[in-house]
Amino acid sequence: MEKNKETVGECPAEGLLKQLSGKWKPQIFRLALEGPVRFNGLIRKIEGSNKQSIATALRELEENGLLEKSVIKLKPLHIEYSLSEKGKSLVVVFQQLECFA
Amino acid sequence: MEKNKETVGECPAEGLLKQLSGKWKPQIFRLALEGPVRFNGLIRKIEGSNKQSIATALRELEENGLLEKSVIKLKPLHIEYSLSEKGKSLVVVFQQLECFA
DNA sequence: TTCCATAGTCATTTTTTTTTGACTAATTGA
DNA sequence: TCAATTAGTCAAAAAAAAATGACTATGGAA
Repeated sequence: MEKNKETVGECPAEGLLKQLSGKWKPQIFRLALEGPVRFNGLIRKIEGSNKQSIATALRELEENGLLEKSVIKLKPLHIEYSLSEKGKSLVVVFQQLECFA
Repeated sequence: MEKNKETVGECPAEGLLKQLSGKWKPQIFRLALEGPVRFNGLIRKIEGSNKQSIATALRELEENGLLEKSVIKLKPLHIEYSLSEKGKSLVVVFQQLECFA
């Protein structure tokens, strides 16, 4: 009789889980649910955080298409990160995660 | 005018995200959805994995109450890890994660 | 013009996570 | 009895993630 040598391929949830995991990403994502977020604002709001980590998290969230970066050319001239369409579609999932926590 | 010095407390989703993150946990959890899993079986099925990592992941999943460990005292005498009630309640969340992936 | 805020980068260090390899110990099958 | 399977542990090494401190560069406000 043949041995069953099946190995498991990918786990679809894994990628998404990875995109939201890391020490600061969940908090950043959650703040982004309430509206556009900014670099220095995040550093102030998220206690214990630091520039480098927030910068890395923002870059990765943007690379993964969860956040969109935009330069606001008005008044005080700054940069905003807001939920992309993909990001918005994750809101329900994120809220469910909160419910079951 | 007072400065707004609010910092953000906890993110409820964060803990749950942490419980499911790590290199091997999503795959283990996914296999556990299909039925009880076993230590050596996981090592065989999950390519690239190793004893220590699987042992650690199983221990943490158990500590977090997602899996339940039980000694099966029959036939070949072995240990099984199966979804706990908490684990089962997460199935919907996990499936949603897969849908949006 | 000087100072503060914004939004970062870069190199290095520290901490955490993951991997490797050696070892244990009971059970089971031939 | 010998060998394989099951289910791990332990210490150490390697790799990845996160933190620190110095630095850059622009825009406003006083």
